[in-house]
Amino acid sequence: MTDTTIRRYTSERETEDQQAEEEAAVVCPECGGSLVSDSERGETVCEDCGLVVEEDEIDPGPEWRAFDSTEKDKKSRVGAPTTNMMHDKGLSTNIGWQDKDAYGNSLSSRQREKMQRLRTWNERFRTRDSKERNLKQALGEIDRMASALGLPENVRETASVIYRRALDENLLPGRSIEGVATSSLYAAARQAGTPRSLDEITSVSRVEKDEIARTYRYVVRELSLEIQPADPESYVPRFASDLDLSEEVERRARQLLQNAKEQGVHSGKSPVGLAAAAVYAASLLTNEKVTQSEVSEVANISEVTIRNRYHELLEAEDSVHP
DNA sequence: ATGGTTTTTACTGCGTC
DNA sequence: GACGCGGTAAAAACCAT
Repeated sequence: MTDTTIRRYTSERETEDQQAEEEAAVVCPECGGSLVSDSERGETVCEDCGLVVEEDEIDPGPEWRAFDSTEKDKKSRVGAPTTNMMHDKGLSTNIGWQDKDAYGNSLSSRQREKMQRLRTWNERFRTRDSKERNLKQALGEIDRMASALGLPENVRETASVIYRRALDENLLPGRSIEGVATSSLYAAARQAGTPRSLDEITSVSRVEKDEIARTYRYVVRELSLEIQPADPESYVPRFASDLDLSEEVERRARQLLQNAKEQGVHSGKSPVGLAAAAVYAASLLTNEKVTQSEVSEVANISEVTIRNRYHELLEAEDSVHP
């Protein structure tokens, strides 16, 4: 019975409504979507409708309109346009696979061997490089999200360790860096006992909730991380302070939760819901009343759930404390 | 896919300020 | 009359099989 509880709620679910606006400094005049600047192409584009608001800040591509090849050579900037499709934007060295020299002549066998060795080494450096870049970007993201969520240093630390492991075990191919980075952070926060709900995580990530959940499950499984379902108590302080409630309420809420725990009432229920209900119940018991809708607001849980849970909590309390 | 459980949505009725 | 609260039914989401 407790067993199923542990497996349920490896991921939380909550309400959908998020204030996704926070990051968008500017808003699209056309559809109200958020604007994203693409420094690569020198444009500012709306995420939703694709409207290009500003363009040609800097154009990395070749200049157009060359009338003959000499002019083209003069005008074109050095190198091919960069692309995001490759980790190094196509700027690294590539060695052709054909055993031909620059004139198309075949190579001697000695030369062929040499080329083969060069290819091997070049590939090694290139991939090591790619991992490094990958890591840099991911760690940056983790840092950004962690501070947006007010997560402490040690959580970022664990998150990056998890990410590194994922990278080492080649879990990345087929998955986005963002997604894995987000999942790592989610896992780390839970492991550290300062959980953030999936929705909170989603609100600061650039990745969809579904993908985060999916990737999270995958990473946890592949790395066999052992992560217990979140402890409802760990949400209490945050909710309490968001609602400007006293220490007393917080203590009381904890008490209720511990009681419930002993009686196994909380099996299979959402930890967030439990925590929210406990805070609400505690606020009643200590005459520092907050409304259900206020609690549901900060906890991102429906009022109905709060009602159901807090009845159960009080019942459990009564049976011990008549 | 399916089934069982939990959560959410939406609506209604009741009491109070 | 708005607000807080409670309850219910149906829908949706979720997990495990």
